[in-house]
Amino acid sequence: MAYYRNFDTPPPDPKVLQALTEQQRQMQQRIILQKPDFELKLIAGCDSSFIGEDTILSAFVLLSYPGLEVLEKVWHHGPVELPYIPGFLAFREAPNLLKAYEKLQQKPDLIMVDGHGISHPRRLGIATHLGLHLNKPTMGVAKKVLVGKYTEPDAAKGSVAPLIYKEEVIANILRTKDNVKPVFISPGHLMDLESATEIALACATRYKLPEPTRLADHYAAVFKSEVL
DNA sequence: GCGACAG
DNA sequence: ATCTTGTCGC
Repeated sequence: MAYYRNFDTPPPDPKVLQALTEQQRQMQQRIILQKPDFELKLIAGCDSSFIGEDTILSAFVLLSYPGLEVLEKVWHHGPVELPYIPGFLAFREAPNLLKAYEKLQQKPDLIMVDGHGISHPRRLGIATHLGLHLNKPTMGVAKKVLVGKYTEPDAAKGSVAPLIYKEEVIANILRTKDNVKPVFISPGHLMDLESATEIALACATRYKLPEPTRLADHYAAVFKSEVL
C-alpha cells in the first residue's frame, strides 16, 4: 500500500502564466493534460458491497465516454482484513478492488471511485490510493463529507460549491440532479478538481450518482445476489 | 471534554 | 456498508 500523495496543481504565477503557450498553460493547470495524447474514451466505475461480516465483493464497470455504454463488468470477492475506520477506508477496500480491476480485459483512461480522493485528512482517500497503485487518473465521488466545511450549492443540477479544509479547496460539492442531495467530487490522482467536476457532471444522466459509480453500485449488488 | 466521522 | 416501513413528490 502506498503512502505517498499526489499534490494538486498549485496556483501558477499569473506573470509567468502569461508568457506560456496555450498548451503549456493547460499543462500547468491540468495534470490530466500533461500526457499530450490523453483522451478520455474509456471510463470505469467501481464499488464494493459486503457479504456478511468478513467478505467483500468489488465490482468494476467499464463504459465508453462520452457515450456511457457499458462495455464490461467484472467482480471479485474475498476476505476483508480490517474493520471500517473513518480515514482508513482504502486499507479495507482497495486490495479487493485491485483484484477486480485486474479482470478487466480493457483498461480505462480514468477511474471513478466511490469515496473521496484528496478530500481526506491526509489527502489520501481511497480514490487517491487506487490511482497511486495503478498509476492512473482517478477521481472520487462521495455521498457524505469526511472533512471540511461547506455550504450547499443551489438546488439546480450543475450547481457547485467548494469544500474547504484548512484554507484549501479540496473538493467540489456538485448537484447532479435537481432538488436532490449533492455529491462530493474530488481529484484522486493525476488530475485536477475542475476536470473531475466536469466529468462527473457529464456522467450525470437522470440519477444522483454519475453513471460509472451508479452502475458499479448496481452490479455489485447484482453479483452479490448471484453469489448468495 | 464534546462532536464528527468516506464505505 | 447493512438492517428496514412507510411515505413524500415528480
